Amino acid sequence: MRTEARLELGPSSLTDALYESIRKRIVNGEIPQGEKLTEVRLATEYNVARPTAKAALERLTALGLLRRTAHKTAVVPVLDEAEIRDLFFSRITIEKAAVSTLAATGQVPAEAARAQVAIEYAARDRLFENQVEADIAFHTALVAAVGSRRLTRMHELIIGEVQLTMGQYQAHRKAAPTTVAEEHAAILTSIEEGAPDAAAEHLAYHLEQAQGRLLSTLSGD
Amino acid sequence: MRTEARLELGPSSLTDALYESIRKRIVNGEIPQGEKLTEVRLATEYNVARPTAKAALERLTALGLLRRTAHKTAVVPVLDEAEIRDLFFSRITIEKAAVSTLAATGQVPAEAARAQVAIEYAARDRLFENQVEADIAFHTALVAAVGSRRLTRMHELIIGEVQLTMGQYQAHRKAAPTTVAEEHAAILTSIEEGAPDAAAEHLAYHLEQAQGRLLSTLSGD
DNA sequence: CGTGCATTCTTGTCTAACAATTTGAGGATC
DNA sequence: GATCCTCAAATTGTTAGACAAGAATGCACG
Repeated sequence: MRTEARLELGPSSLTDALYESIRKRIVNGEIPQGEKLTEVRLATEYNVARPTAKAALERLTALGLLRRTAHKTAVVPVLDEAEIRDLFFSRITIEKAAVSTLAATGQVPAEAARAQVAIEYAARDRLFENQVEADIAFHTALVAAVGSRRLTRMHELIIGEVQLTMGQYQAHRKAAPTTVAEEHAAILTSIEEGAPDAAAEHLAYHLEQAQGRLLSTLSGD
Repeated sequence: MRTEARLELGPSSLTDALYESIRKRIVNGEIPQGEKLTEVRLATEYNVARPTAKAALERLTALGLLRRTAHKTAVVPVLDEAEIRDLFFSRITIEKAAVSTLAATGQVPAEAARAQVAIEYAARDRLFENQVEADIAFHTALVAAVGSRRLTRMHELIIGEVQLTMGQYQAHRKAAPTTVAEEHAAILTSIEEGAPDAAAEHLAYHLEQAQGRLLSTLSGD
């Protein structure tokens, strides 16, 4: 691992920048499952003080991207089947509420529509990385469009782990390229038609499919 | 405010103890809405180092019990009507999922039943404080009984703010003493009968009532 | 080969200090 | 007298170094 990693100076806080950098490296799979992250190693690597590294680790732990208990080293978690099921159960709970609410107004969020287009392009060109990214953007946009700060925060608590598993298992490669796009389209259509129950069902189906792909990657490969 | 507050030595970590102590003082209303909490003041008051106080404040901020932005002092938030609606929308989302899941198994969680008994006693004896406490315990027990780590964590993210508003508006005093207990009983009955939709409806009704009491306290008083 | 102890690593907490930012008060100006 | 500006004070962000306490590891010994 290269010493002296660089930090983008975008965020105002140094802790923010460090947090973002590590977060990306984890969800990209650059830091693999089971990897241990000590405070001093990160501090020296990024050339920051240990308390700063500590703060970043604590925030990642709060989002489920790291596990750690008192006096023990933080580690990138390995999600087993039970935990992936739990993750998707929770995710479905949040996103169902989101699409139902959106359907009640009949307004298709513009941001989600944009992400949907990006997914279609990525699927056509077989750009898996982009497809994963746009997929996350799509679901995040749906939740954000509800305009509920707390629903959004709960979703953030979930979506990090989703990215983690996606990046590490690369389950999207198992999906027929256009399947995801079609399932998304069904959700958007139901929202546009003002059908909350249908939207919720399409969403649940879509996420159950995604969960199935992840689990089959996990066991059979 | 008294200097040199005492910390219970139960939790292993000093930060944990500090966090718990401040958290209780906030949800009890001992630290009122709008109160500013500076790092140095807490540090001197509790006789700990500033970084320790900082860590506790950050954890409280993550749970919504404090608001703060970069370089500004933390403040106990004042929830307006829109935010209370958002809070209950999010809360209903989580707890509906919880009771539906429990009803699917037909198992009434023992812990919730215990809390229900405690509420009935408190209502009979008009012990409002105990009633609030037992009410929170009841709802927390329902969610915990699902056994989903992530659902529980999302609920924790919500329930702190619920306690905050309950403690500060004391809305429970508006409820006829036995109303809450009856509404809870309806939820438990539906769970026992294995009726997910009915359980969800009873829960939504119950929480909408609670929200209504809070909002009327907020405007009319 | 297994167990127990000591070393070492890592985290928890503190003290002290400086930098960067926000806040508030006072003064100058209109 | 009101408003804006400037500057000082207060507060947070970050660093460095240090020590204590708990966890992990390896080695010696039975």
